[in-house]
Amino acid sequence: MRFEYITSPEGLLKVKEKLSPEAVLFLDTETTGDRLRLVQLGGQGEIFLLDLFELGERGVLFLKELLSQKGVVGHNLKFDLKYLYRYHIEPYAVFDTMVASQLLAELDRHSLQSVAMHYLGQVLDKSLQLSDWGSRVLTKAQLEYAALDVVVVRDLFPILLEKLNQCPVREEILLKTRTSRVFGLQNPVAIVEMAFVQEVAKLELNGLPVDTQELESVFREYSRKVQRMIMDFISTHRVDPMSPKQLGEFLTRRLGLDLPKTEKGNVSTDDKALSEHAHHPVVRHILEIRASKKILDKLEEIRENLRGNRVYPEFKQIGAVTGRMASSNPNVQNIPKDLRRIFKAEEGNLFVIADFSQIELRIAAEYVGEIRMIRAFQEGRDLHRYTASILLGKREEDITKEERQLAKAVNFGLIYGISAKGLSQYAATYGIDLPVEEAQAIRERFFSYFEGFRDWHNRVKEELKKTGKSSGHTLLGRSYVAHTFPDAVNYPIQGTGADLLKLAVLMLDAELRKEGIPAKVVNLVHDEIVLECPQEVAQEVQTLLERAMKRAGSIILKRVPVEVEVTVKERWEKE
DNA sequence: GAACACAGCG
DNA sequence: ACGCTGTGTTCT
Repeated sequence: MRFEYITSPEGLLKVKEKLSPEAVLFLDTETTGDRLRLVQLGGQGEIFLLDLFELGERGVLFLKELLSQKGVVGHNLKFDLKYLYRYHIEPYAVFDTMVASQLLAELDRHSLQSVAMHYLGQVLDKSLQLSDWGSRVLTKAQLEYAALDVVVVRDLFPILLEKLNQCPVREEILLKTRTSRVFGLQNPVAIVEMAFVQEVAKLELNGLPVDTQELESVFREYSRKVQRMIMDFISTHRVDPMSPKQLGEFLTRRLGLDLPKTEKGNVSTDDKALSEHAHHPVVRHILEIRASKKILDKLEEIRENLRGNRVYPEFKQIGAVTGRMASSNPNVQNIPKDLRRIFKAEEGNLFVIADFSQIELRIAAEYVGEIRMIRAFQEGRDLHRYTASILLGKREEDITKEERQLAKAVNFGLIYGISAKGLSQYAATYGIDLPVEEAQAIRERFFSYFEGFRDWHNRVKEELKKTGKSSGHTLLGRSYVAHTFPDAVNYPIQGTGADLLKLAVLMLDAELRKEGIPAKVVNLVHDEIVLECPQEVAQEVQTLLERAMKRAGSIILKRVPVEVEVTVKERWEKE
């Protein structure tokens, strides 16, 4: 392995000469935790280690210029990009070997160590990863370690690229982008996910603004409230209301309530079990404590993660097997609806908030080719009302609110392969009494009308019975393997939803750049996009966002139209 | 430290 | 039912 340690402007000249002809560079960085120390770069030849402590501003300007026209390959590039973006260094395109490995799904872990072992049979020593990268003089061992990671990534790249390109793709979806051209990548899902790495890096840097005054006042209110309620409960009943075990014992033995059992044989005290006894004053007390406690927990989670008046959540790009993202520290994808108002755009800014309407149902209709449902969407029908009229044999205009609600449960439930028993229970949570026999009748009626779903479910069941698994692809070509029926009917739908959201964000970013509009993506919640921008451009951003989401929709769904709801607000809330 | 129960979101 | 994360309790 040949490498050269670069600390002077003369050294940069050499780097320029050697790397200029390369279209693709392999990159890694070493940081002190808050500052960028080393940027390791290589093409097909030797590796250059650029010491930014020594090179200073000249090093930054050099990298900015060089990388702005290169495809950059690295492992877990989100990490490196977050540092580079701080210096306004932005590669032309990126290819992440970690994301590649995740998409190929041959492994459970995707550290560079695991990936190198699996695809190269190479043992990688990471013991110097957390060594002191801040000291004035770096050791020979540190420099060798730094250069080696780049070599490993370079060796991995052609193997992973080849494997991704061998995955089957939907012919009609051909994405021609920077990513596909620079790296010769043809797999649409990989093209989207690689470009999306840059979006996740920016999302994490942007953070989400909080109305800290409001947060504090709501926090104080709930702290006092919860503390008082729990103290009250313990002193009157001598039982900790936060302990499901004590609570189950107490409610059955002392109050004589009849509660169902959990899987492990404990007394169930969850919301569903307790709501059967909501008339009981003690049960009501418990439910009130729980409701307030959960809000308090969420407020604490936000408070602990505040930096200034923003939180900076982490996002896992592929957080679920379906391709959905996941968020943590704080998790901003499960903020209770009525608490979202504590997120407030900075002074002079506004949020532009958009979500895809009934997206999973639209995807399911397209995915299985269910012609009647596709037609209903094309005609712009209210799908839940439409289904209700089919199931109950009534005219659409005669459908009551409750009946529409039931149909919503059926439509939603079918995606999960609901059983009659499940439907009956599900209806109960909507306050609808639906005996299992009636649920069975409704289920049969649904499947005899929407034959596409019946056939699809039958095919999946058959495949599971024969092979023990069901594998396939989302509409963008993301592959999945399921081993149970509910997973098998869920993964392609949820996964296509993930495809769609990611593609929409990429298309939006392209538009915003072209127009030079300063809008930031500050949150992504499965079917929802939240932007923050100066109030002067909010109207324009609203238009661009809606257009981008619909265009993404029309690329992935060819027959079912995609509809989007967009609002402009000071706070994160619905109208 | 792992497993479970619970509850929030989509 | 499907997919997540966070908190707290209880078990090993």
